[in-house]
Amino acid sequence: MCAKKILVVDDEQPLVELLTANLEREGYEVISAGDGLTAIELAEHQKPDLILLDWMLPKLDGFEVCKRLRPKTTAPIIMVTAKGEEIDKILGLEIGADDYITKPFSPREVLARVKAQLRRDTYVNKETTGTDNIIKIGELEIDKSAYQIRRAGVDVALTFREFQLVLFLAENAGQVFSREALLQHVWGYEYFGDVRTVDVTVRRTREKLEPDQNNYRYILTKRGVGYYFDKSQ
Amino acid sequence: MCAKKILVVDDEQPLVELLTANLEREGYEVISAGDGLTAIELAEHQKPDLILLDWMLPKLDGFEVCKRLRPKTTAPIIMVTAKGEEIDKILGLEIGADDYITKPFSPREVLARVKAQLRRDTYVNKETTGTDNIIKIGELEIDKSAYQIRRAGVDVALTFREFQLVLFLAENAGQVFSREALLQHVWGYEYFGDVRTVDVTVRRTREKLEPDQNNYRYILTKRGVGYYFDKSQ
DNA sequence: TTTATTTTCTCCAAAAATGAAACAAAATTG
DNA sequence: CAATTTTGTTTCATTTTTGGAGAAAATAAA
Repeated sequence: MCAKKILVVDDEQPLVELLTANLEREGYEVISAGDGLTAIELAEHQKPDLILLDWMLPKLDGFEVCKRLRPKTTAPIIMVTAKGEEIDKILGLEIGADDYITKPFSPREVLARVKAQLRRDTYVNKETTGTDNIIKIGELEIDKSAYQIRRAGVDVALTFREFQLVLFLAENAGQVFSREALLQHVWGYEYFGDVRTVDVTVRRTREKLEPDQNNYRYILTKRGVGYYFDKSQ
Repeated sequence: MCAKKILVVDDEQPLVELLTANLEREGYEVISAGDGLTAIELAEHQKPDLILLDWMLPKLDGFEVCKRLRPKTTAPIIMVTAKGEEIDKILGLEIGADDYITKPFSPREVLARVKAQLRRDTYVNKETTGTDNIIKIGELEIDKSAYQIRRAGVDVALTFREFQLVLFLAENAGQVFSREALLQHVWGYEYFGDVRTVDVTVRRTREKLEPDQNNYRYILTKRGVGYYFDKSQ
């Protein structure tokens, strides 16, 4: 899993520190800005996954910052406000914040809301499986919504990573991928590991997937390059 | 479950965009119209599952659009109005809108109401069809109107959440859902809590529902992904 | 055939996911 | 408003998966 980056915008230094400490303790990467202009700049260049934005800011207030940010980023914005401020406006259409928290707040509450917003973000990706949920290649069926592969109608028990590997290769059948490329696509962009990991996962997958261990049909090796899924299957 | 289609009718382009973005982020399919006539046309041909309709519109105002739409579609209509407009008329018989939202509103609020209406929609449909109120899967009977589950004819005493969980999974049997997705669908849009809550509820449900605690039949785990209802039941 | 390179295999340790249980908070009911 | 039930959180234990290192095997080249 990758560390989500959170931009904290507030002019009160102690508050920023408190939030930073709490967020970092939960494994988030935190960047911060003390005023609106810096916030916009940071948001553009650092591309945070979520923005915690104070309402009262020097130079450019939260309202303005939010309005300018909205067209530039899809990251959820949580406004931090004092009680009594016009909450309906904050969440209103003009601004487009995703949520708000009123001061004083507990760190736990902030964390809960941050988590919930980030969750919502990832949620869509996992489920928009759409119509075409089963890929068929020869006698292989890859069911994307059941995370299940069948060969000749029989379930093949793969782990999550193994499944992802087969899915990726099968969706790009015929194309050879280097180990580095597979690490990128199957493991994720910020994965720093040994390329040998790919070999091991390929072997384990073959063990479960291939009917004939001496004559592989699905995941083939392109010596000196990498692996690919046999298109003719 | 296919993506619900929502028709957004408003003449302010930025507003439409904001709503579209938010709705799509929740997995809905969005179509839009900028005036009343287009709205009616779209509603007829695209058959949306829900209509978000602004009060002030060029060519044909929301009042008229709603009145003409009502006989043609059973989709819930949510009126978008400025504060101070005659709300009782909007919901009244003459127009027949199902709900209303006053400007300015938060995206969250809109999503909440959309969701609520769609939920009621499916509920009403399932009820008016009468017969189909009991889902049978193997020796399991899920009685949606009695909020009651029977296994082999014997009542299983589940709490509301547990019931909702089983119902949702059973209605989408075979499809694996991440904990995040389950929080969204079973707990609701504004739930701020830990994903592990799902684990605990699953465990409690299994305790009551499953006949064999060492060999689950209904709610199964897909390691690394989430939970699903066994299709073969 | 021999050598060098690449791939595969095996084992072990680390990390992650899940399950279970205990506890706390919140909601419901009488 | 007190008691009960439901729901959510946290912690700990267990299981499963994953990653890494090096030996063995296979392949290509000399």
